[in-house]
Amino acid sequence: MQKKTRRRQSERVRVEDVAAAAGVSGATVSRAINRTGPVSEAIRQRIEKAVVELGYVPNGAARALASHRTRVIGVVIPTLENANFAITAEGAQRYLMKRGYHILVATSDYDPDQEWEQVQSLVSHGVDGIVLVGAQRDASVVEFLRSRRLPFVVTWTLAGDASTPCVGFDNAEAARKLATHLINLGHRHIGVIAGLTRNNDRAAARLEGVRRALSDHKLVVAREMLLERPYRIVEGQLALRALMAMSPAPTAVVCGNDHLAFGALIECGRQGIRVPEQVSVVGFDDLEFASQIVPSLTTVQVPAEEIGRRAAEYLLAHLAGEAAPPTTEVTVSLIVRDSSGPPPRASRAAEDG
Amino acid sequence: MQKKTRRRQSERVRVEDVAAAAGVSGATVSRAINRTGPVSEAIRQRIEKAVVELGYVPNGAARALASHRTRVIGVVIPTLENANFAITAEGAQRYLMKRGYHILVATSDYDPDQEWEQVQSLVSHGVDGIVLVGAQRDASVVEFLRSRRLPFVVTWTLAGDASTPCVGFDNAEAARKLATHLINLGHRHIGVIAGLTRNNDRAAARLEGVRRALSDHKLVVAREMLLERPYRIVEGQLALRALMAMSPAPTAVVCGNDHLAFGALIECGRQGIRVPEQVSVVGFDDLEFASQIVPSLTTVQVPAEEIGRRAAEYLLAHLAGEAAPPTTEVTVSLIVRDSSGPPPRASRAAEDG
DNA sequence: TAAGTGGGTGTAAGCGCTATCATAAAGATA
DNA sequence: TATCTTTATGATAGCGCTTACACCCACTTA
Repeated sequence: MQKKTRRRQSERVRVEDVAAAAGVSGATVSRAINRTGPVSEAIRQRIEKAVVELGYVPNGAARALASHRTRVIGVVIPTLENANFAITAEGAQRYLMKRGYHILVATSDYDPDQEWEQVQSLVSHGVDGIVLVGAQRDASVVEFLRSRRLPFVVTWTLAGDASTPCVGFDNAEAARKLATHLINLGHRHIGVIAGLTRNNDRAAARLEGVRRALSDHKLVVAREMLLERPYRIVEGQLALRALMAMSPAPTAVVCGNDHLAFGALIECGRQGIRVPEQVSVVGFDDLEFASQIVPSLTTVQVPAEEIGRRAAEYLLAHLAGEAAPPTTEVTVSLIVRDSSGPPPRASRAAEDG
Repeated sequence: MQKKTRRRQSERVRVEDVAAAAGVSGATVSRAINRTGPVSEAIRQRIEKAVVELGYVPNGAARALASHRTRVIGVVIPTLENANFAITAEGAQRYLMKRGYHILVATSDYDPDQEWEQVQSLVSHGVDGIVLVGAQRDASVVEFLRSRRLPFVVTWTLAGDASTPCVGFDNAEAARKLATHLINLGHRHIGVIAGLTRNNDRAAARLEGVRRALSDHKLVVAREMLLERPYRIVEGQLALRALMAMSPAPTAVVCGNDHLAFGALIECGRQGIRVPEQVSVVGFDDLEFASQIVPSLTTVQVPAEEIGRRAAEYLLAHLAGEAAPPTTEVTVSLIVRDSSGPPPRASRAAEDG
C-alpha cells in the first residue's frame, strides 16, 4: 500500500500538465487548442500528442470564467412533446454541435412565468445566447436580456417589432391561405378548432388569419363554430364531434395544428363521416403522419428544423460580431392533399340558394 | 458627456457588490445564497434585499469552477424526433429544474461515434452527471466516465451488468409478452417489422423477445417474415406491404415500435385489409395516437417520463452521496386494444390441419 | 472564574483557464 | 550592420466564486 502525497484533490489533467508534457507554456497550449493565436506546426503536433496521451479534456467552467463565453446556447420552448419544437431544438443542436456549442434545453409548458424563470436560470448558468418561441411576452424579459447584452432570438413567428431578432413566418398569413383554399373550394360554413390562444401568439395569429380569410369574402367565424382546445389528438376528436353536432354543421374545419386535425379525422372515421366528401379538414405544421394517413392531410408545411438551425446561425453570427439580419423569414407552404375538397352539394346549394 | 473611469469590463454585479451593499463579506453572501453555512436571520434579510435591489445573478462558471459542480446534467439520446426520448428528456428536465439543475441535451442519431463525441463534449463542458440511452456501447466510454468519477445512468433498458446504474425495463420480456399475446390468440404465422437492431440494444432485445415467445411454442420467425426498418411511419407501410405480399401472408405482425405499427395500420387501410379480422398488428411504446386511432393499437405502454425522472433522481441522489439503488425497473404493461384478435379461420385451419 | 462549546463572520487561497503584455527570434528593409 | 517588422512564445494577472481556516463572542459547564 504505497501512500503518496496527494498533491491535488482531483487527478484531472490541466493545461499546465499538457504544457509540461509538450515542453511549452500553458498559454501556448491554450492558443493551440483554441486556434486563438499563432502556434508553429511542430509545437502544435507535440501538444496534440500530449493531449491525446494524457487524455486532456478542457474544463468548461474555467474556460468560461476566463473567456466570458460558455459556448452554450439556451433554448426555451413550450414543450418537447410537440414534435415541432423538439425538431427545432434538434436543428439548433446539430448546427451548434459542429461549432463546439451546446444547447441547454428548458421547457415552459406555455406558461409565461415558467418561461421567465427558465430565462433567469439560463442566464445565471451563463448561456451566450437564448432561443425563444413566440414574440409575446412581458417586456421585462426583453429588457432583462438587453440590459445584460445577452443576444436572443424569437422563433416560430415574425416579431412585429423590427428590433427584435426573429426566425419564423407569418402565422396569420399562412392560416389565411389555408382558409382561403377552403373558401375557394366553395366552403361557406367553416368551423375552427384553434389552439389555446392565451399566451400563445402563434395560435392567436393562426386564428386571426382564418378570420381574415373569411372576412375577405364577407364571411365570419360563427361564435359557436370556434373552439379553442389544447393541442392534443383527443381534443381534436371531441371538438370535431361538437362541431358536427351543430346544425347546420360546418362543411370544413380548420384546425390549429396537425394534432387537432388528426383527432378530427379520427372522429370523422369513427362517425362514418366521409372526408372530404362530407367535410373537409385541414391542419397546420405538416408532421410526419400528415402525408401518410388516409385521407392524407391538407396542411401547412413548416420547416421546423430550419427554424432551429437559422436561429442558431443568427446567434453565432451575432456573437462573432458579424452583421446578421435581425429578421429571417422561412418559407411555409400550403400542401393540398386529400382531406380537403369541395363541400357537399346539399350544403352548397343551401348556401348558394 | 461625462466620462468616468471604466473600472470593470462588465458592469455585472458580483458577490462582492452584494456584500458591500449588505455590509458583510463575500463569504457570508455565498453562504446565505447557497444555504451552505449558518447566517443570522437579520443578515440573511439584508443580503436578500441587496440581491434584489442590485439584480444580482450568480455567475455559473465561477461557481462551477470554485465548487467543482456545474449543476448541469447531460442527456444523450438518439433523437429528439422520437416523442419517447423527448418525453424522457423533459421528465428529467422537470425534475431537475425544481432542484436548480439544468439539462444539456445532445443527440447521437443512433450512432456510437456521435454518442462518444457528445459524451466527451458534455464532460468537457463539465456536467455533473450523464443520462444515456441503451446499455450497448464501447467499454471505453464507460471507462472514461468511471475514470473521471462522473456518475451516469443508462435508460430504456436494464443493464446486464449489475454495476451499471440503469433505469428501464426488460425490452425482451415485454416483447415476449406481446408476441405471446398473439400466439395465445391463435396466431402461428407471425411477421416482424423490427427496428434497426445494429447499435440499438432495445430494438435487438425486442426482436429477441419475439423470437423467444415463438420458440416457447415451438415456432420460429421465418427469415423472410423478419424485416428491419428505421423507425418511420412510411417504413412501416412499405414493410407491411412486403409482408402481405408473401404467401402465405402472416396473420399477425409485431412491430418494433408504434411508428412502424402505425404505418402498418395505414397500409392495411389502404389495401382494404381489415384489422384485426385479416391481420393483427401490434406496436410498442404506446404513443399518444395509439389509443386514438381506429382500430386502436395493441401495444406496450412505457412510462417514458418516469424513466427520465428516475434517472435524474438517481443521479442527484448519487451526487448527494446518498445510497441509491443502481437498478430501477419501471413497469411496462401490455395494452390490448382493437388491432389484435384471433387469426382468420382460413389460415388457422391451414395451420391446425 | 477558567475553560469549553458552538454559532456567526471574515480572510484569503485557489478553482483551471484565457488574454494581455512583454520578449525573443527571425526575416525584411535600408 | 542597424533598424524595423513580423511571428512565435512565455509570464502573469485575473475571471467571480466557494471554502477551508481562523477568529470572535456569547453562552455553558465545572
